[in-house]
Amino acid sequence: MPKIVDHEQYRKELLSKCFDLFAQKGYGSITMRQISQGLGVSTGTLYHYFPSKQALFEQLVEETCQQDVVMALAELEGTETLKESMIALGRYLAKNEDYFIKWTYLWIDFCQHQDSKEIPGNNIFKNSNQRYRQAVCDFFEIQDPMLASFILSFIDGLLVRKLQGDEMIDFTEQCTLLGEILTAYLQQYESSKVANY
Amino acid sequence: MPKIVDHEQYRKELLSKCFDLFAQKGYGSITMRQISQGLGVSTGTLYHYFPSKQALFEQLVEETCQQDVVMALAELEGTETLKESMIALGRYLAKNEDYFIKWTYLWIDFCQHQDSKEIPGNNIFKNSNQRYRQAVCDFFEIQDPMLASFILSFIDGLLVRKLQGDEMIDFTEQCTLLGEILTAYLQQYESSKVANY
Amino acid sequence: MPKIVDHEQYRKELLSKCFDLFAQKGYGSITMRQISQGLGVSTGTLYHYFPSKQALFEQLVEETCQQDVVMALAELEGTETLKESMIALGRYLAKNEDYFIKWTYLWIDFCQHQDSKEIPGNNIFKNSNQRYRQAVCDFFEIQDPMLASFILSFIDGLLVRKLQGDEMIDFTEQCTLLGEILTAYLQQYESSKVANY
Amino acid sequence: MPKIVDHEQYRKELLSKCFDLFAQKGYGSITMRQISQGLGVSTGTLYHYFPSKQALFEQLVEETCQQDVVMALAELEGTETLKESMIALGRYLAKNEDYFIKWTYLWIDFCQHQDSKEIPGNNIFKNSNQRYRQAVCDFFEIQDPMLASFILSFIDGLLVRKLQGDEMIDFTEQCTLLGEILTAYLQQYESSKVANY
DNA sequence: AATGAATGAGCGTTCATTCAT
DNA sequence: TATGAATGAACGCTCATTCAT
Repeated sequence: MPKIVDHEQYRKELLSKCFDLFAQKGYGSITMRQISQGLGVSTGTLYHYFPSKQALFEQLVEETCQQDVVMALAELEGTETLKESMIALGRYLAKNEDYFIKWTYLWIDFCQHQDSKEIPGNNIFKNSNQRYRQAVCDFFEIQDPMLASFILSFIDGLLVRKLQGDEMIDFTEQCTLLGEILTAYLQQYESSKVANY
Repeated sequence: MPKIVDHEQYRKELLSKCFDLFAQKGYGSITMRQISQGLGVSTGTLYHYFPSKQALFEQLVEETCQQDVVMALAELEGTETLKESMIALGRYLAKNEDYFIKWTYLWIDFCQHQDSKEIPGNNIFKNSNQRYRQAVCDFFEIQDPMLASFILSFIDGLLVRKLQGDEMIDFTEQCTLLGEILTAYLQQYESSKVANY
Repeated sequence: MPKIVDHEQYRKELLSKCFDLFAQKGYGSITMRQISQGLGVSTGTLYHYFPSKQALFEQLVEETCQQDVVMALAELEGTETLKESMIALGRYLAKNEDYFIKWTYLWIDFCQHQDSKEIPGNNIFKNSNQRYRQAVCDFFEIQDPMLASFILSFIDGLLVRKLQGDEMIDFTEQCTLLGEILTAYLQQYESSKVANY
Repeated sequence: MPKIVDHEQYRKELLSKCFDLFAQKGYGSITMRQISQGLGVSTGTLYHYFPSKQALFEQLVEETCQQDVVMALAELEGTETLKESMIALGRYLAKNEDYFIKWTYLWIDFCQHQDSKEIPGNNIFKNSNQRYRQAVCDFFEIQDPMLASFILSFIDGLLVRKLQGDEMIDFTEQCTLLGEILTAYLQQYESSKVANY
């Protein structure tokens, strides 16, 4: 086998150590020198594996997003009702609060260093958004994409408010509330459907 | 006698022209030189009126936040039910989509240039958050602070997802959905209360 | 009388408040704005009375130097022998240590903001140096200008070393030592003269 | 393999060219850009070798101080009596007058750009002061630290007065005088000791 | 493949001085 | 006489990227 295998493997190894480095200082604030040092390689080597800071981060997004979804679904499986699922989600968010806030922070930080017109066209972002949306649909057994957007927006909103220093946000509490609200809504929706027939 | 300039008035004049300048490039990316040029003054003059970039932005936050709430409440008044109010909010958000996304973008961008420990202690932010929360409570006639947090988070979440390039978000649609969901929830809550008596 | 009297008087009033302002931050570090604020006038007014920062300081040097000599001679009078005089000087330096160090600091700071070629040609400095030298000759009853230079250099040296952070310098101790040393020298000199005859 | 540059060696090379650059304008007045240009490198490169202007200067102090002491002792060796030593010192100072004045000038200039509380705690300064003091003790065969302080203060004083534009200072003359004075003092001291037995 | 020296435009901020009022 | 708004070049320092080795 050619060396390309080692090259790919080493790239992934480096990538896996990058999350914490980015998380410590943010996308915009950490320098390529600092990343190099954190990885124990030279800047030249870093550029050998990743053509730019932006590309490095985009690869990190893809990798992290995949792992996120897999791990979340693995840990959350086994709930039965929507309410239970939401409570489980709330606990999961609360448990990994630091991680998710950092991740949101990083993601937005990155967006703010791009031309805002280019963001919607970015395939990495499209893919990652799609993956998260699919995971929500699967886990909550929802078909309506609008409802999935609703839930995703709400989760992002919680994270952003916390990030902005709103100390009144409590993930478990808020997700439980979302569970109750959605359950009430869906029950009514169901019964109205029945009533119509 | 000094040059005939009302310091305070001129400061506010400059401030009012700053929003668009910040919005064009973001807090972190725009430079004080660019702001000066945009305002048609020298950097020295800019620093004569605002002691630092951070202070300039904080003053902008305060000013903008006040105006936001006043204008929104003025435009949205006259709705009767929660559903109607939410639909009105959705339309209002959609109509001023660009503005609100930029505002969210700016706010977060600024947060990311601060020490994250200092954000919750920042009085400007505390005040502004409190003002928005109060406006939500007033407009939707809500007393439960958890529910206010729920709505605020959801709105922020919509804006953030849009900001991150999620093209499936439609403000009117999502707010209408929120109206229906909340109405269903509150009705059930009311009837359960009645049932208890 | 014309207004020129008030002008002169006001100038001296301002000048008298300047020493502390300069001493607080140094010649190079304090700004004309800060001086204005400290004096309670506008920068424009300050420039009305003093054509430049340099000129302001030079006038301060002249004024301060005169007062210094008068006050020192007044306080130190009444000693009889050289030894006594030196001990008195040491005490006087130690008592006003902060003041003298600041004054030395200011003087050198100013020199360092001038072209070094222009310093020896500066009349203010020539005059002030001459005044200090004369005071030394008067107080210690010395005629030899070389000896006056010796004493002045030594005093300046003590102040500079202290300024540079040498903590082993003790003004009283060192001046007492200088008194003993000079007495020994002058006695020997006297006796050698006698011996020659 | 990196570019063939011995980091340490090149750093010292750059450092050795820095003295004259600093001496030309003073610590506070010369800019890092000017230093870069004088060295023939970019500002980025300069910062690659020295983390800050202050650090650059401190390294220069250390290097220069070491060389100073070694060279002075080498050139001055071979004197027998204190008088001879002082005359030799005076000649040495006069010969290198410009250099020593600049060096004193630089040192003080640097002190004035530091927080005055931090100067005594600065290890570079402590070490350098200690080195000079030791050299004085060694060369003049003095044990009494007070006497070493006396001589150091006097030398510094000569340099400062010259720096301040006092044209009556003559290094050779003054050092010769110091030699005579100290000899007289020490002889008297010796004879008084003898008298006590 | 791997290194790290080198670049230079650009950052936020400062300040002695000027001048219209 | 007195004001203080206005200037703009220059400060120390940063950092994504390049490239000779």
